[in-house]
Amino acid sequence: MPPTPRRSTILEVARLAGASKTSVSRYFGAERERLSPSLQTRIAHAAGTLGYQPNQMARGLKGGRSKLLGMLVADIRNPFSVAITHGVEQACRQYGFSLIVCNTDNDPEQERQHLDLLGAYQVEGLVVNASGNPERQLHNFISLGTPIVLLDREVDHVEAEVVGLDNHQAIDMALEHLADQGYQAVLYVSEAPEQSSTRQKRLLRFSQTAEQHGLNYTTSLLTDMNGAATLQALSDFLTTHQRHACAVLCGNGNATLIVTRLFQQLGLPLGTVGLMGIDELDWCALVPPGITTLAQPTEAIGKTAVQCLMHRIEPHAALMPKELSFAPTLIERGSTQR
Amino acid sequence: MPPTPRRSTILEVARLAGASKTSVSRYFGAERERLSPSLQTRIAHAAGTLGYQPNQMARGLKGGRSKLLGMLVADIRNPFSVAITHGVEQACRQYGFSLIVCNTDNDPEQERQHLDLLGAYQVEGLVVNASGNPERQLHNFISLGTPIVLLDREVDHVEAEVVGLDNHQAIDMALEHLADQGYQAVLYVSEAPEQSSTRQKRLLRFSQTAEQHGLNYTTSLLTDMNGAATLQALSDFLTTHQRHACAVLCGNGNATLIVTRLFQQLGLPLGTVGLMGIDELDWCALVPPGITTLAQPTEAIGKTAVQCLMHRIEPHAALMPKELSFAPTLIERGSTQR
DNA sequence: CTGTTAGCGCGTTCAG
DNA sequence: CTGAACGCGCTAACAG
Repeated sequence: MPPTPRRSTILEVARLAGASKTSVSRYFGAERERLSPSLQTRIAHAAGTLGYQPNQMARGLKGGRSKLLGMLVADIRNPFSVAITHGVEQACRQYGFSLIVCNTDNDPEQERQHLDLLGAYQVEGLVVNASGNPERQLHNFISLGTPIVLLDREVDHVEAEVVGLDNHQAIDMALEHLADQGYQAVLYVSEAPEQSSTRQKRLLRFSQTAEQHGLNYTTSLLTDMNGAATLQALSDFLTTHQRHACAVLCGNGNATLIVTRLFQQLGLPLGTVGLMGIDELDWCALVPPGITTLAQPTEAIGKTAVQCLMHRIEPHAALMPKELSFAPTLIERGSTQR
Repeated sequence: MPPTPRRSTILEVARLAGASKTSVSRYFGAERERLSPSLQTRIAHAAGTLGYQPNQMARGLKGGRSKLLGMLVADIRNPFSVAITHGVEQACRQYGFSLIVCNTDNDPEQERQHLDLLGAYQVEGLVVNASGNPERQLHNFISLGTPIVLLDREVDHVEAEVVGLDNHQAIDMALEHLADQGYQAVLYVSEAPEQSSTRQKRLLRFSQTAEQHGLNYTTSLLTDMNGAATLQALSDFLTTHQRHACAVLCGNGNATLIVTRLFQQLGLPLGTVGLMGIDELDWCALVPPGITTLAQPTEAIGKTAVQCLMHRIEPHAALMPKELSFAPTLIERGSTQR
């Protein structure tokens, strides 16, 4: 076998099958039916022996159809993001598209670079879980006719479907549950809200409605990975509300992780001091007596995002999903049992 | 703005800059220096106003260089895989390549399809964390001159670098630690080893060397997600070795998760009955008194895999890594403290 | 230093 | 139902 036996081309298949390029092209395209049975078998055979595979690059060049979708993920190491990515990927496959996943590590610069790349590869649609505010580049895609869907986070001045959790409902459900369980004071812990519309919405909703649930409340922002500032906020909170039944509500999975560590550092008994988090994680059931969470329907969110895109790419293949905003599911565990 | 204002082409830039296609091509290629400063600015300006971006598809078509790497991941929802993927991605970026990540969900059929796809997109290299035994297709890539590197799992009859943990060392370290801590009997819990050379190696090594560490031992394979069979095995094990200090060693992160649940179901006191796992997870520190683990250097593994590939794609850009087999790090916690 | 020419592999006319 | 010819956007020779 030669060192680099070039990938075989459509022409070689055609020759070996005693047919023309066009016929082979049709065979691999959407018009296989229109070829005579005899030709079909000849081509199939030839392609088989040569191990031929149409070159997507060349294909895309001609029709402008890359059959590629791009996805921007702010933090791939977040299990929640992974779960959604998984849904997105499944859906892509289903529609016959491939997916280029780009992780930005919450860095706007990487985000810019990745968007350029995705453009260069002619993706036909974009699922964006933004890190910064790449409105400039997103508009670029839009004006080129490339559909975009926003995942979990909005981007200023970019009009596109936003698929994700119903944040108001989530906060409301959490507050209701905590109130029901008899907690009287709640501390809301969130990661820095600047870069994420979702964090902002949850935080705001919390501040606006905690009172209506008859709860005293405070908020604290996580500044570093250790939550040093929040440790302080937490002790202060507990001191201030000594006479109340206290609980902490975590704005997302990462907050839950950090706060759980804090609880252990302070030796707080889970439940007596309530703990609840948005995002369900593998281990929430494992930390005794179990951490109560609000689970997001991640697969559905991912699938829906792709469906939005497909609806605009191939309107006949997918209809516009009716719901873009999803309700969480309450998973009750011991950490909110007094 | 027109509905689909085609992405501008090299020709348009050339015209607007009053230059030729070639010069523009050179400007965006590796020969920018060789253009006169005046031409450079003209092109830069023209490209800027047109928002021009070279089309990678067309580029790849010509030179056969797609600047794309492919990665096959057996299970993207496994945090360990994610961590490695993250390393791979970072390294790609560093070498100016993009990455198409394909998750196979441990399904050989999906694996086949994804390999075809990656071929169709002309990836220049492949990082493979295999689900099945796609030797046929991998050989195809190899004979086409596309370098391959195997991640964590070997594939029968495919000769390629295998990057991953030093499994023997890992098992030895675990056994040594358990013996040191005074445990006398160890149960090894592994996921089904059929599809994974790594699981086989660990299992085998365990069976072969547990005795040398003066330990009684048994093994159990996880059959379903609940570990029903292992629950039985675990009670049997504890009954049999009532008079011994018992411990369980988990072959990977998922096993640790399941076994931890089992411990809770049985009300086993962590530490009194030892528990240790290969793979470090977010929550291992959180389940009191903390679960002892052997952490893999995931970022390093990912980076090394890419480096192998790059060494064969652009020998001048990367040298062959010296070490392909990595040592784990012992993270000692309460679960192995009697 | 710069422009001209010829394809890369394929899909798509448009005749037969 | 089939085949010949053209061009997608770009880079690699090869002039000048």
